[in-house]
Amino acid sequence: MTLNGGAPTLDEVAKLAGVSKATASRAINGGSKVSARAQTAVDNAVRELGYTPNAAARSLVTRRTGSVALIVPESDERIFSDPFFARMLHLVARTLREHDLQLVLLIAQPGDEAERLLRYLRGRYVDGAIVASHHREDRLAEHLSDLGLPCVFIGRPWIGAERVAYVDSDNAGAAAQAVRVLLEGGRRRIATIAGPPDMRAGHDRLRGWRDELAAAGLETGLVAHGDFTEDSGVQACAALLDAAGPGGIDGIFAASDLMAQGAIRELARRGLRVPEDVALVGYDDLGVAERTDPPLTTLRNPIASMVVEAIRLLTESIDQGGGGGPRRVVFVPELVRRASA
Amino acid sequence: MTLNGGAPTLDEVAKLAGVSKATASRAINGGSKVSARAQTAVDNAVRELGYTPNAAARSLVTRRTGSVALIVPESDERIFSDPFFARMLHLVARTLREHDLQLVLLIAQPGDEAERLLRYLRGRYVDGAIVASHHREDRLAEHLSDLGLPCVFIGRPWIGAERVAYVDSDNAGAAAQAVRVLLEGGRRRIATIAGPPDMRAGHDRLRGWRDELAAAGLETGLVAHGDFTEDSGVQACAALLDAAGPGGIDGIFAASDLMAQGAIRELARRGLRVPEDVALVGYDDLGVAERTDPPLTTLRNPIASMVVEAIRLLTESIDQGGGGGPRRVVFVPELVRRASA
DNA sequence: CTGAAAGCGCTTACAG
DNA sequence: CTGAAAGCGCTTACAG
Repeated sequence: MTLNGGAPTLDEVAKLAGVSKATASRAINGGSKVSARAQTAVDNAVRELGYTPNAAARSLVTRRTGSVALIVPESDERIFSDPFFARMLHLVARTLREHDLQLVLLIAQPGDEAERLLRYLRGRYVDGAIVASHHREDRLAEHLSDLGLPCVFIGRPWIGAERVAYVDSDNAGAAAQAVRVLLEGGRRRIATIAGPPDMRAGHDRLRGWRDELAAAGLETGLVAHGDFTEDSGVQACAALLDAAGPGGIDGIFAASDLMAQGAIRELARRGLRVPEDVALVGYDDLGVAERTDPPLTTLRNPIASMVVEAIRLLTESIDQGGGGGPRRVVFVPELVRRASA
Repeated sequence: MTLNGGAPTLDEVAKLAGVSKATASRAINGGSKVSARAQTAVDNAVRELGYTPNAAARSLVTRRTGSVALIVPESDERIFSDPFFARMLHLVARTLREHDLQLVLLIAQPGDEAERLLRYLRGRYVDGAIVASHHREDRLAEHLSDLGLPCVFIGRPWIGAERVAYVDSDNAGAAAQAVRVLLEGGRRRIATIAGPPDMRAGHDRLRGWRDELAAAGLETGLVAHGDFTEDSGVQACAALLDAAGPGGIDGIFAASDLMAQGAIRELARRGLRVPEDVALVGYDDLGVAERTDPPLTTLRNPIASMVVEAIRLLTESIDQGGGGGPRRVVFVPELVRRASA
């Protein structure tokens, strides 16, 4: 057991290979300007010793860590079981791996004013950050912009959007499209089960629904809020039905497929048929939409495109040292027609 | 913009505070043996400059990174939406934070023979690792043991368990208890919806069910496998019912609440009542068990205890430099009686 | 309590 | 193509 905990060092590799540390280092990184003979000697020494470069020492001089942070808000623990988040986490991990980058998961605490988070980021543990779905009052965009750390938001931030790069999807436009599907189906009493108003997706989808209905000269008061979960969809649907009054409801746009699924359950419980009595359009298309009964007409959330693009923008920014100003890309969700509307 | 990318350095702090780097360093870390005067001067300089120590430089000498890896198997992307995993991830993140440790999420690729993973770990990016639910053929325990990196497995590893520390829960014992509940309720034709046989929890719960039934002199052939999801529970339950033959089935032990929920759906579809016609015991108690209709009698998975204990063992091992041999702790799941059995 | 100095393990001009 | 040397930004004996 040597001083460094037993891990072999570049010096030992160089010695065993009979070359200098400089040559050993070059052979290990890319191998440009290294003779075949030296390369082989170093390769063998590396293998024999089981050598791996010390990350701290390396990044102290290269100013690269090979790691990228994914920042998610704490909010509540259900975040991880939310299908949207689960999918995104998986996609981020996979895409990062293709870029040979390591994922560091950072959970933003609402309490500590992001101090802890910023300290970590300032310490240069990571080369850049991806920020996923944050809440209305977050000032993360400003803080990250001040920091000068390359970062890309997934979902346009509420505050400071002009100072950072982001990818987003056209939530409002997609919601409007959902309403048009309902209208074309002859529906006139169209309600919505909206998401949390302090989240971008919740807010923008509600806005799209309202604007489109208003443009058609129809009532825009049939709103109930959920939190994207199935249970909340049941509650919201019940509230809507109870409050609808004489005219009733003949169409619903739910801001998530999970909430739409809850709505189906509540409608069934009351003996209402989908789509005959109430037509239903969901949002996300991450798997559940095809398994409900009836299968959901929905808007496909372009998560994969957003994640891939976000990471492309991020690596670009990392490689260029952050020049060129923040970039934006907005994807358009695709309508998927099934049986519910 | 200075050479180091604009980030202030300890040298600048020291200069501004009018002290040496050594004193500045001491003031920043704990502050023992530092005069009140020097401490204040350094504190002010740190604040004025917005200084945060460079992580790489610091860990190069301290040999600590302040980060811990959570290693999860890739398997399939649904892993993140699995309630057990979501809960565990959340608990790990929270508990680590209490220890002032940062979570680095590592997703083990089945393809690359763990080479990539081991390279990362060997690079000393992290001080230790927590390994969550891995598959039968993984040789991770041996590899990590060879590495000498402090680590704790959550769930006893299939291979190399004698070489590493782990926490586990008594899955077999809990399954046996589930069977006893069914037996005490007068059930004699007891089936099981088992989990994946290549996962610890799946394997051990099946074993507990079988042993207890065998001890009672009853049939142990009524087995169908699922993957812990609700849909798979529906399928498995249907298969069981179809295959049961003349005697039928009057009790089911499902290895997850989600699969139990699927079973309830399938039983209802066939007009069978729970618990009157078929008594049902689930496993996990992570939320869904109280929301099914009827609410599930189940075994409470002691995830929180396991995570807390795993991190305690890990930090102990990190602090002691790995002396003392691997430790083990096994928790006993608690029976939660509700209406389904 | 304080500072000068060594050293953590690497990479990278620089000169050859 | 190769090696000696400097330096990345910190911490920590050591001597005072």
